[in-house]
Amino acid sequence: MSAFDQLARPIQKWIRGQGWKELRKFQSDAVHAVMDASNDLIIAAATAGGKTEAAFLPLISQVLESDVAKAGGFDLVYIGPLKALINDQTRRLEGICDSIDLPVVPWHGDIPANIKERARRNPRGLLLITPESLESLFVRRGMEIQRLFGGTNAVVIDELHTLLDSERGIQLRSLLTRLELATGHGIRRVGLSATLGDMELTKAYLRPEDASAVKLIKAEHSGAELRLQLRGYVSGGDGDDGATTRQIAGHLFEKLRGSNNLVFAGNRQQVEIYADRLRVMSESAHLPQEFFPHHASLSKGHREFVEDKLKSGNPTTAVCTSTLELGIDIGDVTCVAQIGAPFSVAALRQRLGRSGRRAGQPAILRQYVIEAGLSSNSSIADRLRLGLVRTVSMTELLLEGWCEPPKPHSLHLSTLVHQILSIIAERGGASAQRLFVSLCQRGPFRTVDQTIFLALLRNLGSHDVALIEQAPDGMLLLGEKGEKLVEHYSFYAVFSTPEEYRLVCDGKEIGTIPVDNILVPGTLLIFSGRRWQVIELHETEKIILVKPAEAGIPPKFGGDPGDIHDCIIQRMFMLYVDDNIPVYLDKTAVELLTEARAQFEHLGFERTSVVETGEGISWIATRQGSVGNLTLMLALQSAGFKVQLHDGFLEVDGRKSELPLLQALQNFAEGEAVTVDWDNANLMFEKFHPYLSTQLLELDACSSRIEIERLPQIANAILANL
DNA sequence: GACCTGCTGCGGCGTG
Repeated sequence: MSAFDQLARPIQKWIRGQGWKELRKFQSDAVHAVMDASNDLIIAAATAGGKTEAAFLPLISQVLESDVAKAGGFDLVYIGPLKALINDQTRRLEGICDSIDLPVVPWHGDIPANIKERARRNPRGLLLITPESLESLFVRRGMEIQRLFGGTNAVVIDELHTLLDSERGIQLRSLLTRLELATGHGIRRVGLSATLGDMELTKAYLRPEDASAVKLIKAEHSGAELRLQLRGYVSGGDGDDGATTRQIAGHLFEKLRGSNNLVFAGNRQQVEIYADRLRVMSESAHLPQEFFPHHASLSKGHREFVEDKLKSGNPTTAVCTSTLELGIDIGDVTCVAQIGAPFSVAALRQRLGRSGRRAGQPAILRQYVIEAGLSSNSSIADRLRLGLVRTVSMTELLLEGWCEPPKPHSLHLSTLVHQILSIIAERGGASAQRLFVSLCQRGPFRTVDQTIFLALLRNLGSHDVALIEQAPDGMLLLGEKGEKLVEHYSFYAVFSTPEEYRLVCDGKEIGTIPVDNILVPGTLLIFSGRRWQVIELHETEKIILVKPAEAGIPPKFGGDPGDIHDCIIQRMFMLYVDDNIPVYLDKTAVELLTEARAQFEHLGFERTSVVETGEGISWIATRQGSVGNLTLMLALQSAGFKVQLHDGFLEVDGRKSELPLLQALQNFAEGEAVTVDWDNANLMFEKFHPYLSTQLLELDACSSRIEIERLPQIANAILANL
């Protein structure tokens, strides 16, 4: 039977109404997979490739044709990582469900309470919900889970790659297990994504206990043409990047004007700088404004204005951060520009997927890299052109179709604390045994063994922490502090957010900035693509009043250090000793790459991994990504060295250490125990870390950011190449 | 050396 014939009548009618001649190959495959068996599925296809329909046309058909007495509740559940995405998908699915008696219910923080209340009283049809809102249902309506989801056929997880091994992804996977435990039956899982690395690992993430049964449906490559350019720029080298910024802005202005584009500028401060330059250029040329900034600190109103403008058909370029990376509907984009080296190939691929979506149109990626002009006392980091070489490395990996796989070893203890509190709240109390089974044996925390789990429970129940307490019968209950935490609405999200000021002009909020910016009345600011002067500060309300001004500098937004995968660094080292010049480099980029290779050889890294670059100062070519590099750095610091991190290299100052560097490396290679100075290692980076003991924090860090057990291997590899 | 994501229940007030 053809895929079309397998679908329910109303769905066939909808397809004809759309004017589709036929289903795409992967959509037909998905229809067969859903209708013929009950396996979990991963549907991998390009952005806007019709994944939503591929999953929902057959799933809705099944709901319509099932004549089994329903257990009640929502028939299908869709999980989306963004409110905007849920709103988009609600509209699309309402189109399909228009003629059939199946409600489509969006459920997130912006949905009015009365709509949620009505859906809760009469749960049926399609529920579209965020992980956090689902969490809130478990915490506040624990006793109703069976009634709400007892008859649910499948859970569809959109943008699966963002909900994979992030803290948020672990939370969602825990909620899915808890859903199955509470309803007493398995619920089919369907993951949708355009950007997945290792498919076997991804399957194991979707269904840990039965990864081999997860079926993969992949769209063939669209075959769209890819146009690629990497432009190199050399700055003054004395810290004045103004001229280079103007050059890049000038090139963007010339090439992007008149069409729709996305410029990923790297961070919020750079977004403000480039948006300001481009606005000034438009104004002095007496041209209508086409360039607008877009990032998370800007007010919702301003962001929606830019998104609407992109959809409107008038030429618009958004200068943005990763806010415009995910699948919300912003219409067709001609070109994607990337300023500076990105942090992951996955993000680069996701960004590139934003352009060339219309048939016959090429995908266009323009990359801009700035390197410092060299002088006799330039640093090794500048000489090696690390930014340019990393960008080339990542572009090569992108072209080969590689992207970062999930990290399966992490313990995720912060999120485990959250889920322990959530289950206790859901059920009004839980035994240690039940928590361990739900979370560590059947749930996603499978790398947490019984010893660690008990240590964690004891820590949470200790006098200082007091999040939980034990009743005389052994049941674990929320302690006073735990209850307070769980009762507040800020509990539902597992990620933390910094404190911020709100910027207000004439009673209207224009956005937020972190509280660690030093601002006094009179300070001039660039923000939201405009210039402002601070009039008043209200410390307690965290409000800053501003008025328009003629000049200013952008605020600092801060951020976490990046996480670079080993494969990217290994490819960088291959590039240093290769002669091949990639065709997508412009003249300056070719010169910079050639220079980098000459310096690599001149410094001696072709022959040895350790080069002495000054009195007591050495550069080690570790050839490691951030995890390996950080591990070796902490070990060297514990031996009295001062260390600085670079991509694939460490800069080591041995003037204050007792041991010679090579002897220290030899000790590491022989497996000598290392006493890391954990107190100075800043181990609290997740929301529930403040409730963990130093020992548990160490364990958590060693499972994700550091790998102490790999130290001998890292040191040996360096010593083998001297 | 970075980015992003999310959020309930209820009390008080104004309006029809």
